[in-house]
Amino acid sequence: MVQDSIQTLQAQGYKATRPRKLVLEVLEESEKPISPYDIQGILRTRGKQINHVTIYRTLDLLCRLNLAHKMMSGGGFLKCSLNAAEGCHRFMVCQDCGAIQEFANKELCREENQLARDLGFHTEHHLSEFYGLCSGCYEK
Amino acid sequence: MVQDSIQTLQAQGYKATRPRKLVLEVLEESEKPISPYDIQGILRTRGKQINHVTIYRTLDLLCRLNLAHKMMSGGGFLKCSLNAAEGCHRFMVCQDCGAIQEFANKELCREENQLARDLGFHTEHHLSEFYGLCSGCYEK
DNA sequence: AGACAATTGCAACAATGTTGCATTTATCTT
DNA sequence: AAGATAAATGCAACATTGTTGCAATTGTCT
Repeated sequence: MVQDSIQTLQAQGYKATRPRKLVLEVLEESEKPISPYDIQGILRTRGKQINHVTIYRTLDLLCRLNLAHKMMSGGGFLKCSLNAAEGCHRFMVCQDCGAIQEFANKELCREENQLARDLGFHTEHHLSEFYGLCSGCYEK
Repeated sequence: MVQDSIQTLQAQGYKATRPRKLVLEVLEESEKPISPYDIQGILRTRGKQINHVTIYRTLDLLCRLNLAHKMMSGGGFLKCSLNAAEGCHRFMVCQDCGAIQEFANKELCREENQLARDLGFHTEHHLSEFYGLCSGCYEK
């Protein structure tokens, strides 16, 4: 998965640098959004020293390429688990345990874009966040 | 419109204070997302001095009540122009001029929630942001 | 008008994000 | 495999944004 992102980077002419690989690894492992400083902290515990400026720049890049997203809730960053399905990403955020799951649906995506089109808006990509309870937390 | 929000506040047991009214007024006037410090700045030019801590707390409250939202892009705050249609808010963000337009669609909203349900997720409310070009900017 | 709980302002602080520039590194060429 | 070169990193300093506890104030209810 990290490998996929690296390839995307290179395909667009960006270099596969050590800091970028490390940031991608950390994002990959986390199922919850994490902040730039969180990422730096995790890497430090592994003896990998990366400047926070670099992390910011890396995250900016990943977001521009739709490989990661900044969440509305909390503001942390999350690696997209699905490779940009028509530029449409949906995240379900459990308000109890904080777990996040991504899903895609092309049909829905087309409908949404069409609706926007009807209002004169030309959509390039879109993001959705659903807030509620995951199955586990709903049981209680 | 500000009046509606004030009523919602009071209906939930919150007080209709001077700072809250002022913040709502500023949000109401702006069609683009604005930051807490922007709001403070605008108020200051009108001779209204409001502490930034208060503005933060007010925005937190408005977001909790779904009267405003923090946008993913840029992180600014925006007053919802539509009164929470089934807890579903859609914003179209023009990547050229920055204009934002909100729209709602109950049918789509139901479909989305159903899809999430199929995955075991119980949605309480959700937010979408569409990025692209508004009709004006698309012409060019 | 007075009481009471909610809200604000203040001060100090903590976290997060940004810029310019010298140094380093990945990739391409030969 | 070594060198050239453009891109990317690290550093330092700074700027902005967000948070906490507590005393003073204010809106609402009686």
